[in-house]
Amino acid sequence: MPLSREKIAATAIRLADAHGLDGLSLRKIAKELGVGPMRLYDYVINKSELLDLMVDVVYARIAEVGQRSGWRDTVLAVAHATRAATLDHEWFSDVLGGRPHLGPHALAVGEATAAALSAAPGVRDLDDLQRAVGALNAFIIGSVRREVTERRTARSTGTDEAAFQASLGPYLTRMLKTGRYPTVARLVIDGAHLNAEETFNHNLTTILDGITRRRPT
Amino acid sequence: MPLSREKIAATAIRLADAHGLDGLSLRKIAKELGVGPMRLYDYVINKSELLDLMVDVVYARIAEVGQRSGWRDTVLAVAHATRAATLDHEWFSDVLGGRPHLGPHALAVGEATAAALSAAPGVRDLDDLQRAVGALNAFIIGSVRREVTERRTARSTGTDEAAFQASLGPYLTRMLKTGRYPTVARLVIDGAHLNAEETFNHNLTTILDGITRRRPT
DNA sequence: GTATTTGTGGATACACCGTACGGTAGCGAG
DNA sequence: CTCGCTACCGTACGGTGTATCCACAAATAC
Repeated sequence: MPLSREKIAATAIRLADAHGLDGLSLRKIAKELGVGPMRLYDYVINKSELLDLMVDVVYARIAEVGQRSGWRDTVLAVAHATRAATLDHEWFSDVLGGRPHLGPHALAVGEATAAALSAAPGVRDLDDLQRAVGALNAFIIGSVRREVTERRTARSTGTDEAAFQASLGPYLTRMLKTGRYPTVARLVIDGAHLNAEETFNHNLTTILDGITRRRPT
Repeated sequence: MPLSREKIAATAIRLADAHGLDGLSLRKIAKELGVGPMRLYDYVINKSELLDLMVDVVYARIAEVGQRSGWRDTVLAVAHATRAATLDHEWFSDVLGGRPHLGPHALAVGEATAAALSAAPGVRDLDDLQRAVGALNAFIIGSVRREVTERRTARSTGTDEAAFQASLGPYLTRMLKTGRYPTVARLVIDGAHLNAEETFNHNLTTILDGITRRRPT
């Protein structure tokens, strides 16, 4: 079977899922495809263009959720789809917000959320819409990024608290024992039990409530 | 004058400010300091540890704002300091949320915001506090990241709209002309005039209002 | 004063990266 | 048959982070 942009992007995504974005190289992709490294440059200008390709494949999955009945359901669906896709492809979080997303599917989800938000109460003109889109996207990007980071450190240190105390503990517990960070200490020590998805949902509705509430100009 | 972690971090920050994180290499730092590349490994274990060092230097600047009178003033001050520091050191946005911030100064600003938020109305228990901190940080991370990205593309394409139309235009305008993204098109075409700081401020107060509003459990 | 140890800075080397470049083999047109 | 063209391919270059070895100087032991 011949090479194609889609095939290259697909195996690149597979490799990135397995070994992260740092462990991804054109040489490994080419080897996985059974061709020389330079073959890829017949289909892709740059490594960064390949990245854009991979990103838009993920956005295609997000765009699949399509339109829902109400504006709020649509926004919620897109947000949750974004979170789910990012948790499936953790490298996506490394790129979220770090480059302009201009692929066709990225534009499609941008259009879907913008159109939905423009129908939200409290969004009266284009300026309101721009702010609302900005706030929502900022929250999604930051949330998902944080969750992936937490998951990574949890994986690298080991899930159980004993291994955690053994790896990050020596430094972190020493820091927290200084008493200079009492609130952070309380948060770290007995604040880890919260469900991630529930937290995401909770904060998401908080944001949406804030957006829809009419404010004085 | 002898080498030191501080000196290495300082010149690394200077180079990263000038040429970005991708253009930063241990060899260049060493050359800038007039030593061999391997000398740096006497002061730093990894390149990633050096990055952590640089990050905490920036957090030190953020932590300088110190405590304000009310919880809201404190949160606003920290948020604006974070934004200002990131705009001064754009590479900081590439790292924001992408790794755990455990340096002493990072913990200090974490403590400051957490302590302030714990005094906010509507934050009743530790779970509320954790969610509030998460929402606020997510917003700040996402906002600042987006702003830096926009600034970068604006710089690479040229500020004026003619150059923009010439570089990204051929693709983007063709995409927008398809009519599949009407809302995005409206946002792009005449939505660029909004002031970034004002938008940040506006959305920040929106988030804080959402947090402080008491909700049913 | 000489010998030995110790530590500090430097150079070299390795594996890997993205990608520029030159060559070669197949193939349709004249 | 020959010629030009296109599609593939291997090699090579300049760069990266980092491990290892080595020379030399300072300090210590006798």
